[in-house]
Amino acid sequence: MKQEGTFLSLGIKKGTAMAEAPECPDCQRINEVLARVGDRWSVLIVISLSRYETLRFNELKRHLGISQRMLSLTLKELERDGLVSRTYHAVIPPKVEYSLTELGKSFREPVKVLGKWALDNLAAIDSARADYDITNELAAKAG
Amino acid sequence: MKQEGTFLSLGIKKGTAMAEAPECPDCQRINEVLARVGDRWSVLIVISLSRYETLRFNELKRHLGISQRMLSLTLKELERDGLVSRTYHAVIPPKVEYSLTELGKSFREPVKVLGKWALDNLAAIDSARADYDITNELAAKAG
DNA sequence: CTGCATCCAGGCGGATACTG
DNA sequence: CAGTATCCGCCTGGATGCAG
Repeated sequence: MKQEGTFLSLGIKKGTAMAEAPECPDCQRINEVLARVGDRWSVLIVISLSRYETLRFNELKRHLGISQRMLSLTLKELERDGLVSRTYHAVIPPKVEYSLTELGKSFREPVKVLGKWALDNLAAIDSARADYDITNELAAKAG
Repeated sequence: MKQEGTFLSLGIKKGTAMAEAPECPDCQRINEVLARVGDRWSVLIVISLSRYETLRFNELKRHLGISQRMLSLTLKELERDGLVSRTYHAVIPPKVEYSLTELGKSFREPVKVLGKWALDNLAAIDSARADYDITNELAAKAG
């Protein structure tokens, strides 16, 4: 895989708000912030657009393996949030192009950092999981 | 709010796998990777532990406003993934302490970068939303 | 081609009650 | 205190059908 385009996929549940008054006000802020651009498909779309500059609806769809429904919903959200710009060409058949705004482009950097960590540490996590699972299975048998 | 402790909250849906063969193999990787440590509560817990070093079960619970259920589930996952270490003290009443492993600590940096972006651009996103919504409402009235 | 509307399964996540 | 188990609502997200 290419390392130039490193990325990640976050994804906050937009529907679930935090409890009203946790002792960690910062955490509320964090949730609020990333509820905007932190869902699964948003990040993937930004990634794709950052690599291809401009993509049409079905190009994105094929590229990501996303359903029309989620693509449509997510693109609308991204456009609303000012990360993606939508250009409609009144031709037949219709042609709509999506690309990143400046705000959207600025999002690539943090995404890359987090993606790099994720990729770098995937093996460690897998290893830790394997150990944990083995220990657990043994404990289950012994118990 | 404090800017020293900047953070974020990602959150991948663990249950939903991507389509089998999208044209973007990287994206599959990304999903796989962050499905491990990218969910909503995991990040919040890592953030809390990074600031307090060690926290007990109910301390985390109060701090984050998280339910016992999700805290229990998420901590177990984080321990399994090697990000969090659990120390059980056989006293009465029971006492369990959670803290970050080295792997967990390494996760703080990317989290901080993404959190910083989120905080820096929250205003811009809000602004874009407001514009979008106003335009939409006007269009609806005009339509 | 580019969507929107609907239906439906599955998972997230809170509330509650109960155990050690 | 530190969990586990159960119930249940809500949202995500795919599949399908239809419209412009």
